[in-house]
Amino acid sequence: MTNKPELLPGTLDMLILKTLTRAPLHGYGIALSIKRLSDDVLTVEEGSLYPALQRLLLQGWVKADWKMTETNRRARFYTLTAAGRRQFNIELSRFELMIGAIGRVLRDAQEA
Amino acid sequence: MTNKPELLPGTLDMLILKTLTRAPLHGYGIALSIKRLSDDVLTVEEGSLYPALQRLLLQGWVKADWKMTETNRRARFYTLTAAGRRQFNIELSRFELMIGAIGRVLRDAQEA
DNA sequence: ATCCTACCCATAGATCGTCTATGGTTTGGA
DNA sequence: TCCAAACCATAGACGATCTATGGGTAGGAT
Repeated sequence: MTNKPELLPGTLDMLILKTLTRAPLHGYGIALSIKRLSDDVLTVEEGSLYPALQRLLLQGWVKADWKMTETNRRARFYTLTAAGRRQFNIELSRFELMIGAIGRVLRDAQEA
Repeated sequence: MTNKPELLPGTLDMLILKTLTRAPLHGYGIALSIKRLSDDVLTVEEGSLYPALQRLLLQGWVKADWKMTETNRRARFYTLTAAGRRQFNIELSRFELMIGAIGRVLRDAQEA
């Protein structure tokens, strides 16, 4: 029933790239990081996350290596590439442009 | 090629409802209003707009009447219903919650 | 007269991104 | 021995937007 999306569509790639600007991380960790930083408002479902990571890999924006985690498990660590960093900046600019524009529409006062 | 969306997906209904909180308006006028207030950043394609208006009608969030415009043309004027006003507030709250959450992820400083 | 542009409505089909649902493995603690 | 948490991944459904079309009318310009 109460079926609200857990994300704003179109922002997932940006959020993942942003997360990876801090340090390489595996999928599960990326999802956790976004969830925690957003105070549980944003939830990245696994069915959204892994396809997104595949897209980013294909585009060459991240690369992946299997390593061991601190909890002693095998996991794919994703690392941002130079192109990925550029892409993040592009998506961030675009997002801010959009948000600003939406804000102007929402705040629009009654004019004469 | 350079194929960027003209909107943030998921925000169109909110923008339409917001536009109608000011006064009843026809489809063409709604699109123009959003475009102008956003300084041409947001462009509502007709193929997005009219299906959206149908959705809003079906949900009972707007109603429509054929009238003459100031430019002497027949047009369907959409009016916000009480339920539509409530829906706008819901969508606005949700949007602001999301934006705040995304902002926290984006602004996140490197912690120890 | 005729043409052109701005004003208006609407739908079908493609596309894209996210969600639901599913299925699997491994570690470590109860 | 069992279970939860930590991990990966895909298929298919779904929803929203875009592209591409197709129409129609008023009014000014040529």
